[in-house]
Amino acid sequence: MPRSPSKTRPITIKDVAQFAGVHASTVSRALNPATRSMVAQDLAASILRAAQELGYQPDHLAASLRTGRSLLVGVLLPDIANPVFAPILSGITERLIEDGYSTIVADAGPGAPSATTLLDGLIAHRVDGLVLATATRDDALVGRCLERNVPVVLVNRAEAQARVSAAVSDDMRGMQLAVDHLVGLGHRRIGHIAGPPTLSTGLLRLRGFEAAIRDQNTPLESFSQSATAYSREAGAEAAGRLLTAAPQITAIVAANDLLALGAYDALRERGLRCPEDISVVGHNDMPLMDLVAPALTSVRIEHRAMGREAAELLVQRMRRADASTRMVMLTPRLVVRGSTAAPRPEQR
Amino acid sequence: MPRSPSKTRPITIKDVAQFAGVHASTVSRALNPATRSMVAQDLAASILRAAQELGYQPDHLAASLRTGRSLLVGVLLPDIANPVFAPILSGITERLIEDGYSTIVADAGPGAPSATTLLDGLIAHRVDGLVLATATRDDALVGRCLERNVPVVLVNRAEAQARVSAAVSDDMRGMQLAVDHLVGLGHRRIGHIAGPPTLSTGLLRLRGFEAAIRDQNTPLESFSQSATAYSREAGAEAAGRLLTAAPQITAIVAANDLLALGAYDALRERGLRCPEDISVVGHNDMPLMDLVAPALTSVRIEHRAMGREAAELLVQRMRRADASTRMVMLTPRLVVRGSTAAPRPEQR
DNA sequence: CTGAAAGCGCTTACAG
DNA sequence: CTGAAAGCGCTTACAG
Repeated sequence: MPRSPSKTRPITIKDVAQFAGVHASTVSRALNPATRSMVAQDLAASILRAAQELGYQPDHLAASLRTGRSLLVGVLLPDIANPVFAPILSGITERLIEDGYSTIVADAGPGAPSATTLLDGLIAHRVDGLVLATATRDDALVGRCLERNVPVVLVNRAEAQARVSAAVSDDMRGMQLAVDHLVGLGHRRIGHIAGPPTLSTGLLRLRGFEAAIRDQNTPLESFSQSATAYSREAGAEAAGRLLTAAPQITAIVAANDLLALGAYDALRERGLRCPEDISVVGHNDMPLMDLVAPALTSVRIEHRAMGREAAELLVQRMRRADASTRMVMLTPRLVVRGSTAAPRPEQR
Repeated sequence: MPRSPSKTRPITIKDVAQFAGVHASTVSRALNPATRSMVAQDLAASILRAAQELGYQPDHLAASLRTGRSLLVGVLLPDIANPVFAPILSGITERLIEDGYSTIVADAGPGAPSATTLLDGLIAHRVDGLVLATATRDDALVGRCLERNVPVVLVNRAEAQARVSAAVSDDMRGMQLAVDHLVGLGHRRIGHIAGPPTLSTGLLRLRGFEAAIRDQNTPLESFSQSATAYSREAGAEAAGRLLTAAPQITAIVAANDLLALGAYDALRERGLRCPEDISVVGHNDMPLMDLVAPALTSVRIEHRAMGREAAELLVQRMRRADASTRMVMLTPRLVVRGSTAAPRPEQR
C-alpha cells in the first residue's frame, strides 16, 4: 500500500479538501450522509473517493466539541464479575451501535473508585447519555445526572421515585412463579433469602414472596432472612441464618442465583441434600445454571432483551428531551430443573 | 443547593475565570495538578474554590482536541458473553483508571458489526490505546492499528508474529499440568478437544498437549479433534467426534472450560459417566466451575491479573512510543476437582 | 507569575 | 450548490 498515510499526522478534512480541490466545509457536507444532498452528486462522489484514497478517518472528538454530541454513552455496572451483567451490557451495546453510539463501561465493583467518581468521569467525557445498572431505591446518582441535565435510564434495578425511565424484570411476578411452583409440589413451609432491601430487586422480590404466600388458598408458613449482598458468600451466610431460625422449612426461594448457590453451600455444610431435604429456587437463570448440581430451578429473566430495552429508552430520551418517562417491565418465566421436588411425606 | 448551575449551559473555564477575576489560561493552569505550581498558591486556591462554587466540570473532549490525548482506551472483546472476559475486563479497567483512562468496550460477539468496523469506531473516538482480546494468530487488526500508529496490546490471545506486547497464559505449560495429572492417575489413552487453530490458545494448547504426551516416560495413545469455536455446543460436537474416532480413550483434556462443559453434554448423551468412564479436564477455571456436576478439574488462569498486565503494558507503550515489545506469560496452575479420577481397572 | 492569542478538527449559520 | 468565517472548550508556547 504505497498510499499509506504518513505515520505521524492523521489525515484531516482539510487534507481531503485540498486533495479534492474544494473547501473543507464542502468535504464535511459530502462526508456526512445527513448533509450529503447539499453537495452536487458528482462532487460528493469525488470527495468520497478522495477521502478513501487518503485513508481519511473522521475525528469524533472534534465533531463532538462542535456539535455538543459525543456519540458516547456511559454504562455504570455494580460489578462486572456478576455474570448477569454481561448479557445486559451486550444488549445495551447492540442497540446503541445501531444509532452510532459507542459505550464507555465503568465498573463500580470491588476495588473500584466510588460510583460518584466514576459517574463524574463519564460526564467529563461528555457522554450523551447514561445507563445505570447500579441504582439503589434511593439513588443519589440519578439526581446528579438530572442536575447536570444528562439523559439517564436505569436497567435491572429501579429507584423508588420513578424520576427516569427504567427497564426491569417484573420482580413480584417472578416470585409468584417461584412460590406457586413450590406450593404446587406440596411445600407448605417456605423460606426466602432476600436481597439487600436498598435495591429494588431485593425489596420487590421480598414483597413478591410475601404477596405470593398470602395469595395461596392453602395456609403457609413463611420465613425470610436478608443477605447483605448479591454474592454466593452472602447467600451461604443468610441461608445459614434461615435454617437456624426455621429448621422446619422444606424449600428456599432465593432472590437471585448467586444467593441460591450460596444456599447450596450452606446445605452441603449442614449435610442437607437438595432437593431431597430442601428445594431451592433461584432468580435470573444465569448462564450455566443448568449445569450446577443439582441443576437450578430459576426464574428466567431475558437480560439481553432488558439491556436492549434500556438502550431503546435512552435513545428515545436522547432524541427528545421531553420523551415520556416509562418503566418497561419484562415478564419472567420459571425454568424448572432438578433443585426442586416434592417434600418427603414425613416432612409434610 | 441554590448555587446549582443553570441547567442549560454547562459551566466552562471562562465562567470560572470571570468569577475568580483572572484569565482563562490561569484557571486552566490552576485546575491541572501538573501545572498548578505555575500559579501563585493563594490565587490557585481561590480559583479552586471558584470552580467548586460554580460546580465546574472539566470537558475532556475539548482538552483532548487540544492535547491530542483522549484519556480513552478501547477494548475489543470477541464475546462479552463468555465469562472469562469479565475478569479480564475488570483487571484492565482497574489498572487503567489508576492513570486516568476510561475504557470504551466494543463487543465483537454474535450479531455485532465486524471487528474491523468496531476498531475503526474506536479509532474515530481517538482512543489513546487499544487492548485486543480478539487476536487471531494472523491478525489484520494489529496491522491496522500499527498503520494508524495507535498503541495496541493483546490479551489472552497472542498473534504469531510478536509485533506488539501481549499478556497471555502459558498455554503449553497449562496442558502439561493437565496431562501430567491424568497420567499420574493412570490414564494412558487421552483425547484432546482443541480450540480453533487460528487462535493462539487453540494452537498452543494443542502443541502443549502433544508435547506433554511425548514427554511422558510411559508410552501413551493420544487423539485430538478441533472444535470450531470456544462454545459449549462446539465442544459437544467435537467431543462426539472424538469419542467416535477413539472410543478407547479414558480421559479428555479440553482446550477450555466451555468445551469441557460441551464434553459433559456429549458424555451424558452417550450414557457415559464422568469421571467413572471418562475423566475431563478444562482450561481457564471460569467462575462456577466448582459447582457444575461433576466439579470440573481445570487449569486455572488468573484472568484479572492478566487484564492488569495487559493494561500495564499498554500504559507503558502509551507513555513511551519506543517502549520495548514484551510478552508477559502468566503461569497457570491446576485445580483438581471431581471430574478426574483414576481409570477403572478394566479400562487400563 | 499572569495574560493574550493561536489552534486542535470539526460543523454550521451566513453569504453569495 | 459552494466558500469563508466563526466557534465549540480547552491548553500552551509566547510575551511581558
